[in-house]
Amino acid sequence: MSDNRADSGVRDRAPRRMRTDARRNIESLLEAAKTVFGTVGVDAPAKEITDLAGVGVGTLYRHFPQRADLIKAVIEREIDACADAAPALAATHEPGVALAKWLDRFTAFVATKRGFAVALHSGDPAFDGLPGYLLQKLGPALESLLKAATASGEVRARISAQDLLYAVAKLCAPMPDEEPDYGRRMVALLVDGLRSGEPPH
Amino acid sequence: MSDNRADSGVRDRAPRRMRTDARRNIESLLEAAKTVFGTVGVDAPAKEITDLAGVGVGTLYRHFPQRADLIKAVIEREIDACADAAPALAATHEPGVALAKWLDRFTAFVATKRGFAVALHSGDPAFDGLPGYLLQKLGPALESLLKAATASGEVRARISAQDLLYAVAKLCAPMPDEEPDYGRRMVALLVDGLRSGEPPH
DNA sequence: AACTATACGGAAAGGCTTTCCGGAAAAGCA
DNA sequence: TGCTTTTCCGGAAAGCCTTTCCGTATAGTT
Repeated sequence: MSDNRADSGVRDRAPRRMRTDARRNIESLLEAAKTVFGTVGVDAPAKEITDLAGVGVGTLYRHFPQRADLIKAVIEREIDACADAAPALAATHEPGVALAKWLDRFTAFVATKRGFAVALHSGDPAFDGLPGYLLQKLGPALESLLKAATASGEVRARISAQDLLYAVAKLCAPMPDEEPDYGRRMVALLVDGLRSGEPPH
Repeated sequence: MSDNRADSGVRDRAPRRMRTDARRNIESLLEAAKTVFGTVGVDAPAKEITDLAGVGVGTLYRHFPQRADLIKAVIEREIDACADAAPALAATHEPGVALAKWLDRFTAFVATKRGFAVALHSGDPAFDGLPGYLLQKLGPALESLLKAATASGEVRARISAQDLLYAVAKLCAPMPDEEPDYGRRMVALLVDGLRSGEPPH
């Protein structure tokens, strides 16, 4: 049996509450890492991040024992943000539009965050749980959008949420020297295929 | 023995031929690197490779000044092998079968060689030329197979060789924790779309 | 065989991640 | 509050890898 509580956090249950400065430092580190990864790249030296966060290296490595743990945490956080966007969109747009907008948001995430593609393909076991996490968080989000759009007749689902998620994630992973719109174009092809109407035969 | 130096009117950039031991060592290094990358991964220490090749580190770095250069060379070599497979297949199979078999070969290459995906997404400028190389080498190969299959009426092209190449390369890039056949399945979907007429069975 | 340009090997340099530990600060307790 | 305990911090140092350097060895030439 497993409790159905979201186990997103790594350190939820502790005999004593985490010290506030520790939590604050973790926050600073995640924020700094997100910034540095975005500007310099995921291969940026750790010192760059600790300097920006205003902490020592020791602090970083206490909370994220391996470099990969930091990267993973940053990515998971972005995945969470992506998931959180779904209900908001569903509440403010027609189902079909909400679906399209959310896929756009997801596409932007994958295309922009090169670190995501790097982590996914690095082969480092530390990242093994990432696809699962993505599926677990984003699968239901997409599923509900897809369901709503299907119910309203705007879309006919021909692909599972999981397959769609993976396919988009892969197609949008940035490649050097490719026209900037390639990923978007491919995804558009995929999404067009979902539109109700005649299948492409 | 003929002295083929000093061609009149043409400036020869290579004043002397490369020493045979040098060429032999380069060969050993490429072979060893291919093996080690395949077993340990592309992040394997250089020493592992030089030991297997039976040379010193200095030798490696003379021929491949940066680690990335070695990786690039190994990948280019595999791309070449893939390109070379096309004429052989075309000569021994029906056009449609040849196309399918070659795509299978290409899929295997992308799916098996994790180093390829890593390099492609690393963001290291050293790999910027790789997609171009792939296109240049494999584009014509696929193009001719596609053309032959189209001419024989077995396939109706709906996608350019370039787009197909990239799409397959991306879809097949291995992801952790995904069913081993995911990439193949996605590609099959794509290829079925190319078949003229009704879907099989 | 002698000579010279090339290439070799491995030690050392340089950089980045990760470990370690003495000191500082927060939380718990009277 | 003042004191004790526990947790956390910072940066120096260790460890591992890539990359450089240079004296030595050798293929190719005459």
